[in-house]
Amino acid sequence: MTQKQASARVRRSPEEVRAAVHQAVVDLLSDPAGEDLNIPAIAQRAGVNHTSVYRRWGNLDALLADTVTTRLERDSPLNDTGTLRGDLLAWAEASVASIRTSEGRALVRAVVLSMPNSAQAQAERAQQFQRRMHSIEQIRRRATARGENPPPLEQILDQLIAPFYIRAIFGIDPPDSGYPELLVDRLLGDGSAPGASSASAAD
Amino acid sequence: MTQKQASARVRRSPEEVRAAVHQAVVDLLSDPAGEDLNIPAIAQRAGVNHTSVYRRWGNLDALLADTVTTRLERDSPLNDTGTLRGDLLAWAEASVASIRTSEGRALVRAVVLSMPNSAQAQAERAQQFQRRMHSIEQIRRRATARGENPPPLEQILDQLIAPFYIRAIFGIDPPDSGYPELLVDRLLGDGSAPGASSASAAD
DNA sequence: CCTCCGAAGCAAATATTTGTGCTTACGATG
DNA sequence: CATCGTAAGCACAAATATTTGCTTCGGAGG
Repeated sequence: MTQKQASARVRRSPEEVRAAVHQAVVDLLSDPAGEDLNIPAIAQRAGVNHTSVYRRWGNLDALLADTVTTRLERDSPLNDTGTLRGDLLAWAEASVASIRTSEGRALVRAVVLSMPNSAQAQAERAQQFQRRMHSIEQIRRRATARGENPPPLEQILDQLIAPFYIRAIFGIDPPDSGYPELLVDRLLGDGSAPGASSASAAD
Repeated sequence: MTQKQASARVRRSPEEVRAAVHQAVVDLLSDPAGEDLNIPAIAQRAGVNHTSVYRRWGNLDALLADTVTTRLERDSPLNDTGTLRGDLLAWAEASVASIRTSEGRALVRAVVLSMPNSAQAQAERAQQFQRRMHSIEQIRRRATARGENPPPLEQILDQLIAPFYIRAIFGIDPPDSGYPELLVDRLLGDGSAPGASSASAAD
């Protein structure tokens, strides 16, 4: 005994490794200790050999992007509430709840951190960002199908998504109560949407 | 000769070094090539020995924070236009113009990148962020002194600053024309401020 | 049950980043 | 004009991150 303990080397399946590494990324990002994020640290926390991480993802940006994509897809359940306001409210409430957790904020931070500087990649990222907002677009589409007149995507970006992101990034807590309603209210009551009653659709 | 060429070693003054390093940070951040930002690269680009950078700033976060603070202070001229709307519009126009340049976007990115993950530092950063918004607070104060009723800071954050930041971060270009007016219009016309005529102050 | 392929683990080499001791230039002060 | 403190530059050392060659496990297909 004491010689090799070959049995101690437990090898995990690719899926397990992937999940463990993703979790380690989120853990480290949301760790209050605030060490800087790098591949050896991630691998160690995941209990995975660092070479496995290098070989699979290549660099930190790719790993972050993969983590973010996977998690966000996993955590975006689309409820159809029957009205535009209800859908937006559900979205806003889920988002606000998310950024109240350190893990949720970490994910948003990871989105930003994984964005490279290059002009070309920046353009690609802008597209990816739009793609990531497909839940919002679906809400708009459903509303249009119902005869409602949803605000344009850019307005939703400015009035609903932007406040959510900036608070996540800078760690500014949203107001305690009524914040989702406030944002949705502003969005619908102000500009191009006939907020009050949903019936006055154009024909 | 040919032995040492001691004369080739030009030493620059601390001020020059500081400026050169700051410029190198911004250059690298906005470089379309998109290499990753680190101290050796910055030092090389600035034509400065990397030890000078390590000794003066210690780490990348501190350097980024210093660069951002210096540049933002340098580039925030406060015009007093005489009205709340005018002041906000001037601020928004300057900001939008800024994020149309790659250097301006780089600065915003640097703000985010220099933010450490730790919970404690996160709280500090939130404060620093507020401090950095003192130009907005001054605008509010002047408006109050005039008898105008400016929106609360949080609302300005959500409706004016957040859209500006998110577009800078994700590289989403603002609409070609009228964007500053649009944002200010929404901000003043909608919520707690009696937008149309400035006279109906509470007493 | 055997063989083969893909991926994880290990160890060691390489590259890169970070830190240190010392020297030297510049400017301030007397 | 001499001297003294500060900060930049250089060379080298230490720490850390990245890459590579090889071995070994586990599952898929025969």
